[in-house]
Amino acid sequence: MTESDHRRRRITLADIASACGVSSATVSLVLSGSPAVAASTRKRVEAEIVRQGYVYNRSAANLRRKISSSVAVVINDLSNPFVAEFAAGVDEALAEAGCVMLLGSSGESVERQRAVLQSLIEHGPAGVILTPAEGSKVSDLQPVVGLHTPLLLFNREVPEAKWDYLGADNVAGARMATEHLLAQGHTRIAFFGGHRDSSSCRQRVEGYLSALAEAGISPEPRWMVECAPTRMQAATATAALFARDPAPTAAVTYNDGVALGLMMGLRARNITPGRDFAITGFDDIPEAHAQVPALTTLATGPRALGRQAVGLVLGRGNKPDLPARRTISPVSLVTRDSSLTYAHPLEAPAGKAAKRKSRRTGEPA
Amino acid sequence: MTESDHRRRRITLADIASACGVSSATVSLVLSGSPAVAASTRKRVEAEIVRQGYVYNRSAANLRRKISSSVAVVINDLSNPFVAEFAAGVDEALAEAGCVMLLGSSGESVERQRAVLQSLIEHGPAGVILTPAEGSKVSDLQPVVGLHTPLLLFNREVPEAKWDYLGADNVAGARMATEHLLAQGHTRIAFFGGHRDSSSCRQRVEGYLSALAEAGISPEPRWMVECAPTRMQAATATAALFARDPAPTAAVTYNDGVALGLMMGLRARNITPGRDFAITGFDDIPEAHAQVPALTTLATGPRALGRQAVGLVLGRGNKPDLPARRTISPVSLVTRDSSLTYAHPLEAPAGKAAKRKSRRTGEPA
DNA sequence: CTGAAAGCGCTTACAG
DNA sequence: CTGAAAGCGCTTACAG
Repeated sequence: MTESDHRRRRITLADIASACGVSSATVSLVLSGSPAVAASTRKRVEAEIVRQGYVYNRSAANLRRKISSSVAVVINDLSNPFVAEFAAGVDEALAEAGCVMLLGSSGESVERQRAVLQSLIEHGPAGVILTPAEGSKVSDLQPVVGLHTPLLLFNREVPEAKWDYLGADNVAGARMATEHLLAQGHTRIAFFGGHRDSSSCRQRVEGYLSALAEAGISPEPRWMVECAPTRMQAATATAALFARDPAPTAAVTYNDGVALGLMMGLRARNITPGRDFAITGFDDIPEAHAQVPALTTLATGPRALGRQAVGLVLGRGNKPDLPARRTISPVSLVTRDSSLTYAHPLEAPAGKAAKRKSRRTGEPA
Repeated sequence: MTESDHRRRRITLADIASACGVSSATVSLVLSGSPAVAASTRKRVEAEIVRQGYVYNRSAANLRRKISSSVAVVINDLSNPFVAEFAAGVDEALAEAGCVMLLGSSGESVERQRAVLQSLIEHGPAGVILTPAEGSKVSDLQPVVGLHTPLLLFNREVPEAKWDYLGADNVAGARMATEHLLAQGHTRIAFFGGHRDSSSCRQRVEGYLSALAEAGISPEPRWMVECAPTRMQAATATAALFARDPAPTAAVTYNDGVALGLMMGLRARNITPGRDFAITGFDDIPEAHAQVPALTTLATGPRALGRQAVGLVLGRGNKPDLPARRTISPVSLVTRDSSLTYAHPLEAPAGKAAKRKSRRTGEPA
């Protein structure tokens, strides 16, 4: 809330009009490029606009025309590279559509999400793209979003919600990653990172479990290690994988951030990722293929998802009565070094330690 | 540009008023919490507001009151973690101030920056926070920003600009980093990464050169390696450091992203960072202290900078006639493992190779 | 080709 | 305590 008419008052259409000796209607027609304006009038008006440094007040125009030229985007945490890329894609597509982005973040708090949504909605966006905070329910969103603004859920589902949804194919992705590790000979495969509260995590776990089941492997509870989806938390949580022997020899991780954190955690324990332990990520963030070892992961194309989200939410404005749509975007496995180690599933713990030492020094044990 | 009055028309103050049998003025007073409304009236109106799912039209209110409740933020690239953290800080402070963030990105293109700024300005922000695209000139910004919207330049200066500026103390930071490496015994210290086009890079180079000069060292041209400030580009550019012997034994890098890229590039050449080569970064992004080796760097506190930026740009609204202010935020050196190797500046190339091999295997040469 | 007038959804002195 | 009226900066049939 800040006064904006400091310095001399802002220039308006009327100022231009009176300076040119025409009506503001004519100036408006010039601005909208109407052919019904005499060329000479147009010239004069355009010159005056430049001379006075007039800036168009789009809010006023939108009010009058009952249109919107903005889209609200509510995410959890901009510092997640996947989210940042997604936002960049949204930004690109909105710029092309002549729309502006209203950005807010919930920081994974349902209460803050409510406040942010309310504030953004009051600015009259044409639609809202929302990655709901963990634990969001329909009743947290419905009252504040109302019935008049199209809402697109991105990446996380809300139970029983009837809004459009766009997300990556988490189930298939995690299944592909798990099958890939199985094909390398691993049998003790962990699922590492993420929170069960998030639907994307649950879906990835589902894919992981289905691949194990198909291979006739029943996962042990301690192969499932939850942690917040950040590098730091993942590095810290690494210990849990090795609490008891036999430890897993590979892990499907919740996402690349977690995978990189796990790599750090492994190195801190003198376990070389990609050689002593196989890892797959999820998202294919830019660093994934620059890491040593390069990270096997699932490419979801967050930038393209961002663009797609804009299309969905703006398209919804035209057909309000369509039923809610679930759009599942395919993902693809990108195989790199971090998962290409071979497993030694039958080694006894002692033998394994000896073998590991010998691999590390390059001398026979 | 999208129609937003799909489904039945949006509820307005007038709808609530007529449903309650009062005037819209009264409803407005209820919304603003005026004490001049009878408690019973207030109750009725509030109930009706909830019942109809009314949502306040803040744009209309802002138009009438001639105020703004938004701030425009134009950055280059959201996928830079420093930028993402900064944006998160801006977001926090704006939320507290009851303002909304209009976000756009220039992708380092002056032309796109112009279009984005114009679009955002038309929405009437109370101020603009801008990290100018490389090569921006006053004439690229002045016409589109006009004279009525306070502009704050963040992190990069524009020659001869008279706008407020906020940035980290790049000169002092790079000088501290260089002095630290000198204190470890290094004499062949590179400056790695960044583009001379950006003022922040020039300032960091200035600090680096001044520390070298004070130590009586004249830097060789090939110690200066430019590259785009991304991990990938940095990894690729690593080769340039080792093109000729004697190679540098340490590098002050433009920022943490570049430093991490350099680490990858070094590992790819079998040079262990923090042991065979000393590195300092800039920014202290979250991974810096989680990396192996942990990265010595300069903490700039991007989140706090984001908050500070909001204060400066909103504060400017009140005192339009103050001269432009340069705010330089102090930085602090965080010493970690990546820079704690000792230099061997007098080693001949051959001897150095032998020594390096012996250090790596742990056996005498 | 141009202007007068009404109206978008609000707020705010002012009168009662 | 409440309402009528004017006005924020635009747009758009409509008349001329």
